[in-house]
Amino acid sequence: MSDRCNFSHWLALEGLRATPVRLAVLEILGEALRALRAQEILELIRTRRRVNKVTVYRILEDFTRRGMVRKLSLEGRVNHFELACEHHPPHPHFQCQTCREVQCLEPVALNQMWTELRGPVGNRADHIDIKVEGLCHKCRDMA
Amino acid sequence: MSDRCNFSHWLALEGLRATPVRLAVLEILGEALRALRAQEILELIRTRRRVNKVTVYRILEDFTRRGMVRKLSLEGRVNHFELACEHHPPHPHFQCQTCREVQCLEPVALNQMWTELRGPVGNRADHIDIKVEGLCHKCRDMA
DNA sequence: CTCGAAAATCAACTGAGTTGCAAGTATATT
DNA sequence: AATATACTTGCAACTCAGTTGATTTTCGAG
Ligand SMILES: [Mn+2]
Ligand SMILES: [Mn+2]
Ligand SMILES: [Zn+2]
Ligand SMILES: [Zn+2]
Repeated sequence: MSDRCNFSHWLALEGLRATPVRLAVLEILGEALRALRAQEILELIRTRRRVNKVTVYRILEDFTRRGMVRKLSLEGRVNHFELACEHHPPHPHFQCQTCREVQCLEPVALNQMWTELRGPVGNRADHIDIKVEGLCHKCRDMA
Repeated sequence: MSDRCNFSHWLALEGLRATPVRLAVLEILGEALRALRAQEILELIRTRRRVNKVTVYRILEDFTRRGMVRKLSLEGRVNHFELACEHHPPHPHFQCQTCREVQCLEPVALNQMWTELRGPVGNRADHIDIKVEGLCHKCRDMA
């Protein structure tokens, strides 16, 4: 996906050491074609090395706070994560009601909606999450 | 909010008995000016009567399945609920990053975006959730 | 090499939501 | 009314993604 990102350099810019676990998290998210759950990331890292889940959770939380990663609250209890590098601008997501799989959709222009979405005067709107729910083509074929 | 809803009648239409707990859930959601967490609903019911949390969770889950209530996954782990009666069409929500409070926004027209949001051909899009994150006017005044 | 800070680990915890089953209550049948 | 049946509620124990705090390991500066 984002072959153009130099993760070590990115970490340095953030003042973070390029540790193996941090790099693994970024590489896995960079290769993913969809947003991943923390547990999926953990399991993928474990195919290469021994890691504690707390380490991965803390790294994901830290990356999210720094804006390097986006945390998606698509359904209760399980968060999904995706890279928030310059090559992955924010975009809507599709989630299938049957298999719960998540797809990334193309970015959409919100120009005219943006003003309506601010809500009561005085609110500062920082970003907009769009989630589409339905039945994915795979589950549709099965039915 | 939805004084025009006859909850007993609505339950009858769904083939459900108008039990005190079901009515309490609907009345509380009907009076609410924002989406409520399950725990808030539980506490509000408990100001009137003794209830077990499982009962409330089961009722909320059932109402959600029937489309009488919308479950919002605004942030991990805690769901918010709101009435999905004819007087409350779907609409976007605003959540403050500081106080985590949720506001209901006015419905927006998605006509032109709807087609873009279907994703890969074959997907069936059923509904769209829009969440705006930012800083609410109250938290803004404090800073 | 030495030492302090950053990073990773471990075990124990949290808490929203769930499960299975027993007990209670309304409704239909006789 | 009495009984059978289905629906509803309660209770206790559980799940599991995520968190916390304390301890150990690793790394880089001096
Ligand atoms: Mn995405
Ligand atoms: Mn709302
Ligand atoms: Zn699917
Ligand atoms: Zn606020």
